[in-house]
Amino acid sequence: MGTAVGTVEDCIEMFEGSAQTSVTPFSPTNQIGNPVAYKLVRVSGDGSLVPATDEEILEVNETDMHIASDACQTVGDLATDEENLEVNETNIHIASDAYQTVGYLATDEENLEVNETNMHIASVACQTVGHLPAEGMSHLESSEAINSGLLQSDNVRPDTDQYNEKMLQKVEQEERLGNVHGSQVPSTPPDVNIQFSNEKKFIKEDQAHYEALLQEPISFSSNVQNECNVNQSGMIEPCSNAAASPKETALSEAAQKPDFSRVRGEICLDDLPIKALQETFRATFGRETTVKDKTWLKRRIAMGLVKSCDVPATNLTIKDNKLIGKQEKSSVMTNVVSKDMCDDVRATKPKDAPSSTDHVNATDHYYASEDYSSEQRAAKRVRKPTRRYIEELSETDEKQQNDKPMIPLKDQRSSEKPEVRSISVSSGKRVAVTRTVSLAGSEMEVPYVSHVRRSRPRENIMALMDYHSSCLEDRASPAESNFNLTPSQLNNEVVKRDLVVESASRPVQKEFSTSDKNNEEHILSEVDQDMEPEHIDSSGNSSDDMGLPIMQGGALRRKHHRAWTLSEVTKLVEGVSKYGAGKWSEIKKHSFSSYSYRTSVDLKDKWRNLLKASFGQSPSNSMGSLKKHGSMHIPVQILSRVRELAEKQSLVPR
DNA sequence: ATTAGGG
DNA sequence: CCCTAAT
Repeated sequence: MGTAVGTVEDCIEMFEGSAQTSVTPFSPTNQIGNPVAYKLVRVSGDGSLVPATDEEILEVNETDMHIASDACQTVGDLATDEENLEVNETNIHIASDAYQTVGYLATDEENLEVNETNMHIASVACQTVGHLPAEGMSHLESSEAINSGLLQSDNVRPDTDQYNEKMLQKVEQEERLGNVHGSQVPSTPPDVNIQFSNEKKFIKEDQAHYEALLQEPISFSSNVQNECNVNQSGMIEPCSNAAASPKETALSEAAQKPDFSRVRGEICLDDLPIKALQETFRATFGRETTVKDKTWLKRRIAMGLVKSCDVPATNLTIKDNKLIGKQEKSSVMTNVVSKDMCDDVRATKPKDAPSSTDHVNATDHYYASEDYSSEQRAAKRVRKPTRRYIEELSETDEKQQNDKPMIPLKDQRSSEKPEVRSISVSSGKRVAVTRTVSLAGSEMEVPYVSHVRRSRPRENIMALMDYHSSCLEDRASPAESNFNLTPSQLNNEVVKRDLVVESASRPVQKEFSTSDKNNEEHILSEVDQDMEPEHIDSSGNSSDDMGLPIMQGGALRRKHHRAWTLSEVTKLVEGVSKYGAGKWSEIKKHSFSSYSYRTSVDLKDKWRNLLKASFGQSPSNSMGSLKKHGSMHIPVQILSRVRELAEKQSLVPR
């Protein structure tokens, strides 16, 4: 079957196919406060969604990924380490009209690893927050990802010109998909606040600025004007202050092609028939719609007018006019930023609630989020840095992973929708998105990134380069030439080939080069020469082992398992013969310069195993061959060679 | 920073 | 493989 990955638009097209793979935005219904989660699924003929298999996921790595979403929050979370490498050649375009878009970019080495990634996050969000740790700014600014569009100016803000386009696109998509989640009202996850208070350092006096900042993207959007007025001085006039209804305001001020007569004046959306709603929709968005869903239409219209996803589902049944005009809550656009959360926070902080008025000002917000973030940080700090190993071994119950109590603010809402256990944790440096979601009944894991480094520290930059380029190789070969081979088939074939090559004595490795160019050539030639299997199974492993640490059997596999290939073993043996057992760093330097993932410790361990194997093998020759499953069958020659060397070493200990 | 060993 | 202790 073919595999297609693309925009949500493409997604639609895929419905026409029988069974294809697509990246489908998971839009939990009535989700509030949970970031949208993406999972890879296949749309089977009957329209049901089937979790993608490893291979499919792998294939996606090579594909351009366009994600359009109306999530309240879109978290562009760049994975780290291997995970990053896996998206090296992926172009990720996230077009989102999310209320908030948080682009999290890793720092340090992690940035290096996303070098090849083009990440465009075009957001029409009311608010776009770039999670930029102050300390990491310099790094971030040097990141291509940043340069390529995530951050465009001093203020992280969406390309306003694209707002309308995206919005319409999205609406269109929803229509075409029949994906009408009328009552979805995402809200803002906690960490947003943190980011605001901590990263942006908003202060009370800056309220105007703050609001202006938030408004800016909106006021710049052209077609879908909203209820907010921003005069030239930068002052903001919340629509609530406007005498006219939001709609009126928006429409009268907006010089647009859409026919606004339809939406002029007070209109109670609830009273309108579907047809009228459609008209209104057209007037608002300047385009026709075929959606019949009244709720959806109403919400959509409201959203269009408010230019925010913050159209509460619960209020949807209320007259939208009132909703917008009367309930100042939603009109206080600037503060809708997780207004719910603010409430929650304030609930715990009796004092500063401005009692009567609904005037949730930035001050409150600020304080609230400040405290909130403080708590977060505190919690974060408390966390023990390196209990990784223990966790790995004992994390049978990964659901409990929330090492941070994560502020029980989520209260009812979280309990209402446990499907998406998506948690954003901010330590001011990282954002981790996790979870297991259930869609269409099936449970599946959403790729999530631990804030813990998942691979061994890199030796140096060259090692990184090595890995990087080899990774590119990895991705290219299996995905293209061996497209329809199963991993096992691949392995077999490769191993066979490797055996052949194996017999020939291998030339000494080229010297470790400090030149990118040279090094790359080195890698390439190397790969070209013997088509090292590890390049292939490495990718295989990356999906098998890293992607799914927990097997069906329940037994968890090592996070970083890379099967040793014969050529590696050979290199190792040769290395030992040359430099002697124990000189692992030497061996690594000379014989494994192109295998950055093999550390000297790995070499040592492997050698230890080889010794065990070689000595345990001689008594009963059958042992090695009878071991049908698991480790590869090390050729007797090598084992004998190993024994030979071992004896030599023991006899002549330096 | 490397090695040796235990798990 | 991963972790730690000892060099």
